[in-house]
Amino acid sequence: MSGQPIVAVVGPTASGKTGLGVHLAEHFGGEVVSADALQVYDGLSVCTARPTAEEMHGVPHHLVGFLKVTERYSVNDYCRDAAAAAAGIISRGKLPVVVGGTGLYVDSFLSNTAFAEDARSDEVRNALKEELAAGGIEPLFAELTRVDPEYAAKIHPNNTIRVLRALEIFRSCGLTPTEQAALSHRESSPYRPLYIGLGFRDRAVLYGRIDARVDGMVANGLVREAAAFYAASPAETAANAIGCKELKPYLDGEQSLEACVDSLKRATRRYAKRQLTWFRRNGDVRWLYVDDHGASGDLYAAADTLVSSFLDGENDTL
RNA sequence: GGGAGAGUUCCCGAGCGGCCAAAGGGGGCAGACUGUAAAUCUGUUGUCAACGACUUCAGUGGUUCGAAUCCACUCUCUCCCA
Repeated sequence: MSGQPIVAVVGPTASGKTGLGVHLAEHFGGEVVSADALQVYDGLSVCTARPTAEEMHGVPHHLVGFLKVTERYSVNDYCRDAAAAAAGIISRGKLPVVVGGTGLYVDSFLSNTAFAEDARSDEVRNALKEELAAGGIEPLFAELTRVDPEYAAKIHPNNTIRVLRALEIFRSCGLTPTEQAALSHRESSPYRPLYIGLGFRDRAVLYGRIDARVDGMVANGLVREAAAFYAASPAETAANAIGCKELKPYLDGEQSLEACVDSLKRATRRYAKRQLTWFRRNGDVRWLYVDDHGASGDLYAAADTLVSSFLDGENDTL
């Protein structure tokens, strides 16, 4: 039990992470570090449900809306930026509160994953794409099996993105994905995290909140935001934003707004489900069930209890 | 009132005598996950005491060794002429 205490609020979209994160930061003297792959972008405030100044209650928020949509971003960038943000917060004597739904980002940061700097290459990636277009996935998967049988056994040949990425790592830095993964955890994490997960006993309750949130986004100018987004020719990472992609057919005059909003709700529900799958497998998450708590004050009180005893435990070890 | 056609599993939609619990897609559910991760991929999806059994393809009744598939009537819907 050592390391910097950090509180991480995780859970599916529309579960109330933002509100809880701000509350904990206020209550325990903290600052929020967002862990959200799309909230990093400026110009996506509606579709990413970025906290408004009002919702922030004056609590500083880091890694939110600081990047142009034309810029590419990745876990590697996130780990670097989050570490810097956390260091700043700690130096101010405050508690970092990581709030976000991007499981890969949260876990990679908190476990101090180190990514090799030279394992990314547009040149190699483009070459791989050309090979894929010319010969299909089979020869590429065969190559991966030759180079790194252990990793190849873990991924499905249909998962083109992963196959290409694995070969990209190998061709650009000479390390196999298995080797690179081993190297990434040579240094233990400087953090001691408390994971608080927001869950729902009744999935329908979550889905109801998602539908309501999407309707609210549309009322708050989502269509205008999406139009401006596409006009700015976004980078491929930003273009993944749920809320813009689904509105594209409407913007292009191919589908009714109503049909697009339906598919947007569906996409959001599916995303929430994947988030749950991710966080559920993390045995360290202390789950608080939103539908167990009638009034939200009750939920916040339960979270306060968790954080208090977590921080007390820290003092005991000092 | 006359004519043409359609009703399939949660939805759309194939099937047109046996190889059909029924293609395919969607949705749901479960899962994977180290650089696109709000992405990408996998499995599963009638019921059960479940390597077998049982109930399904609008309803009822037939034909047949055997029907979602053929026949008759009934109900519902779409379209065309009135």
